[in-house]
Amino acid sequence: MNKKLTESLENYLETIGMLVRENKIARVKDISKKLNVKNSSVNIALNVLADKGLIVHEKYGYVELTKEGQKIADDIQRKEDILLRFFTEILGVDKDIALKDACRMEHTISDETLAKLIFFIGKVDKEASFKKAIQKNMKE
Amino acid sequence: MNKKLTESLENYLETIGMLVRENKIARVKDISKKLNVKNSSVNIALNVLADKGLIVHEKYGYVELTKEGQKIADDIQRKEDILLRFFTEILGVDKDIALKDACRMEHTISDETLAKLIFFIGKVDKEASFKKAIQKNMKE
DNA sequence: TAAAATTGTTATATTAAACTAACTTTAACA
DNA sequence: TGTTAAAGTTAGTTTAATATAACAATTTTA
Repeated sequence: MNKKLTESLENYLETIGMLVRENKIARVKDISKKLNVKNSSVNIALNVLADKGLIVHEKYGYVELTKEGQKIADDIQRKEDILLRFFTEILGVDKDIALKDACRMEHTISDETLAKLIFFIGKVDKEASFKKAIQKNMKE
Repeated sequence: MNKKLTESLENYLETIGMLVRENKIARVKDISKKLNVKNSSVNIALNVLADKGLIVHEKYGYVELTKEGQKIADDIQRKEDILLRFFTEILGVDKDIALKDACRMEHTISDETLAKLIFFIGKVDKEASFKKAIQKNMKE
């Protein structure tokens, strides 16, 4: 039924999700600005996403996520968040670089690896001694 | 001078590097088999890589990496190795899945994040107490 | 509220990466 | 050593993602 989306389409969905969260609405212009592409490119992508039942887009109107589209957008956002936290909080990578990496890797990390990463971060949060061991060893 | 390669071209270079390491030589057929593409696709990619000065390929002959091509191939292989080690040794991800993830992420990880990951793994290797903390917390 | 500016759409082109099909070269071997 | 099989190449097609340019709709504002 739902074949895997391309990285590009995932990015469109994620961006629409972000815009709706931030501004309540998402317009073609907002999407093109966020993704650094032209309106015409956005339009084509929106048609594809609409065909797949992941968004609703009335001509000249706002863009909305369907329930299924929202689920995918949330899923990608969650992957980005986990990767970002790992890079910044555990590895100590600079925020901007970490975000760029997360934004690319969020499309390729497997569910299994993601689950392990979540487990890892969760442990660091919960176990003070573990957190300390990381802080001690990762400093400088 | 050397613009960033596409993921596809990086994969061709990496594969050629692997084949030369394993078999001394790399042929079109070997490459197409490893990458699950057709010979014709390999040929096109080889022409592009040759144009960029990253390989040498005489018609109907073997494929060889130039010094520059070898450097890039090694670089990608190194990224894969680090990611694979992190996924398997630290996170405890299944080998096959870890390898698939590494093979995709090796094209997107930044030098900065890679460096931090190398530092992290190095510390785990060197510091017995750190290694123990991870083993203890990541078990089950 | 009409003209101008902005936003959105459509048609068409380009680039990258793959494919199939047809053809050529090289290698194997009978 | 001449056929056949395997490997390699070329030409042309497809798909995805972008772009530009021309046009249409909507919004702003004088």
